[in-house]
Amino acid sequence: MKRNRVSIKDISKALGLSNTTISFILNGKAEEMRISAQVTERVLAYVKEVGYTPNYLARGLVTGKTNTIGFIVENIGNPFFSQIASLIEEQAYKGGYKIIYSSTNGQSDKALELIRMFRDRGVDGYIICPTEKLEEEISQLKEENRPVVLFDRFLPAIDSHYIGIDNEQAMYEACKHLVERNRKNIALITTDSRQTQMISRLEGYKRLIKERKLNEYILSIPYENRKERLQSDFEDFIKKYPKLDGICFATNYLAVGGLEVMRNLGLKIPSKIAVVAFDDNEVLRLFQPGITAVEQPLEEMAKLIIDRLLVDLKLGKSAEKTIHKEIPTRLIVRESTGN
Amino acid sequence: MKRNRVSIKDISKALGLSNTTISFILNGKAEEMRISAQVTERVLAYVKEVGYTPNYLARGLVTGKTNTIGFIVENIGNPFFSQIASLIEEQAYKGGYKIIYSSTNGQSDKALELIRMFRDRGVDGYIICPTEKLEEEISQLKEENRPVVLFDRFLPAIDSHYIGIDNEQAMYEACKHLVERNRKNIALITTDSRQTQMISRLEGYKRLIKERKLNEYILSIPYENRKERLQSDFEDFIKKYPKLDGICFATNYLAVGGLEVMRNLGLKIPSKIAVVAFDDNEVLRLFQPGITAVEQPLEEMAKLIIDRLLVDLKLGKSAEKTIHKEIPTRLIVRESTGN
DNA sequence: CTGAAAGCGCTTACAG
DNA sequence: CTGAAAGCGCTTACAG
Repeated sequence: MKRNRVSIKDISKALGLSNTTISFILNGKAEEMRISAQVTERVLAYVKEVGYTPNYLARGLVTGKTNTIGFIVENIGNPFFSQIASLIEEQAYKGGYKIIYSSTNGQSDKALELIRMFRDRGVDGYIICPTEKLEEEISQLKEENRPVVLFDRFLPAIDSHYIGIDNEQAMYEACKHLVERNRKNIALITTDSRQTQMISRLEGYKRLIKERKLNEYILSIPYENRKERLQSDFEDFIKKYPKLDGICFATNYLAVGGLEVMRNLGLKIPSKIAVVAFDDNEVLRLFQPGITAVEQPLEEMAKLIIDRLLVDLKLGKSAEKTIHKEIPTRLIVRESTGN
Repeated sequence: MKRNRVSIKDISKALGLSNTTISFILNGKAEEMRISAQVTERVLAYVKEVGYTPNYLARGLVTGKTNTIGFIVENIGNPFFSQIASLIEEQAYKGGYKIIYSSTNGQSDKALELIRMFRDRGVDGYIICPTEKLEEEISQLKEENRPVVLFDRFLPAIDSHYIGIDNEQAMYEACKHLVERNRKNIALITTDSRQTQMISRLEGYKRLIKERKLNEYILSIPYENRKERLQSDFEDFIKKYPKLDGICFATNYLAVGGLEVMRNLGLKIPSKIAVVAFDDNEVLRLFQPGITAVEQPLEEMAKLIIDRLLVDLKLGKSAEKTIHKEIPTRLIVRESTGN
């Protein structure tokens, strides 16, 4: 299987040099080690000729580095995650790193298992969209000086790097936009999750409602069976509150499912109910009418995440000061909020 | 960094046994090697106590196995790829394998680089959505007995496993559906790509057109600058052929972009032009009117891909007989093709 | 300027 | 039933 692969030993034997010399040259330490230009040249030429490539496993065993980043998302099938994955991959690639990814589907036990698996495989750093109950494991990573960046949501109990958006403000502005479009009875459709990003969005909604002295209408859909529950619970909710004239969906799949329900009910958007969604995507853009949405700056997030991780990776450990960055979002106004 | 990790050596020392014994027990070979139940128990208990986990790098170096599968897609940000990725990951996970993925963005040089990088990292098998010019590299993998499964498209010049859909028939039926809805002037919007799946779709279209003695209208959009080109070229195309009453989009992003253009032009679907898209997704389902689409059986594909790969992985090489499987698709009829 | 040697953490013939 | 030893392919003090 790998017998045909050339190793450093083969090269040193063929050229009558030592492994050390070959290794130094291969790692660009020729000058530093003051190896003669001729030798260097001869080795490089031979390496090229036989098409040698290093065995990263062996290198990793010695150096403890694999140039791999473990990337843990909730579900790679969700467009938010797949798009940011695509951008992160691109950025990581530029920095010489590869990505191993896996999805937790929101389950803590799966997440825990993944972190451990990644560790056993010697990934150099972690990008994690955390589930609940990961505090201990992530603290441990930090203690072991393994760089970690959380994104999308964070764990309040522990001090670690976090890149996300300003969820509270984003939702506040989304709802404010509805008020400005003369909506008085604004509902928030959210999940029952205790994740920080969802809580912040809820708070943004509440702040606006309180500030404007409006009535609060909140529907919380359990993550389990979310598809069916969204159908039934949301329909009941709408029927229960016929006065509703504005709706904010707190995350992408709620908007997609909710819009379908609204269409089936024959609710006119925006004349009867104005709609704002969180997390822009093609569905919202092409929906008729186009749906006003909070856009997350994916590219910027991806860049910040990788930059932060690369710095720590170079340091060989997490920076003393953890960063906690909440990027502002942009509200893309479309027809669903009238004019 | 890893000093604090327990190794087999630590265990054998602590327990007064040899590395061999520990290794055998850890690898479930205790019975086979007739190691006493007491010793086994003692070791297992200790391993649990200290929380030992094996170093996969070291294991990989010796065994040549890493339990990792390299997954090469065109672009993980494309919903087709992200969804199948999600399913493949799930299936692979069940079989004890992890996925490393990366995107080629359709570039052969990137694809080549990725395959080599994966090889250097010792992945056990490959799932590849190939670009052009990969024949040599993939043949080489096969020679080295590294299992490979191609998907979505294949390379006619080489004999390797392939899982895909029956593109020719799928497109034939999509167009036939338009004919049955009394459309006479049916266009195909496709890409200039020479990829097998696109060629087959083109052939399916041509077969139908020929069979029904209709006029051929084909617009081919270059992959480069596809967004802009779709806008301009498609608009010109529609204006040039005012008689068009049916359109087939040959792949997902063409449909999404094309529908937007059609909307901006105020073209009525389906009264003026009926539309069929290839590769179903939420955008098509929620578009107004709902867009009739060819659905790819993603779950089935994912399962076939992984099953095939796991068999070969167990064999330690590609099976003698390569399989070339084209799964039938399903046409989901919605309002965009009238009734 | 270059090399001999130890060691990363594991597996596996071989030996008893 | 269990162990000593070699080896996977690399890096890196240490020595000269």
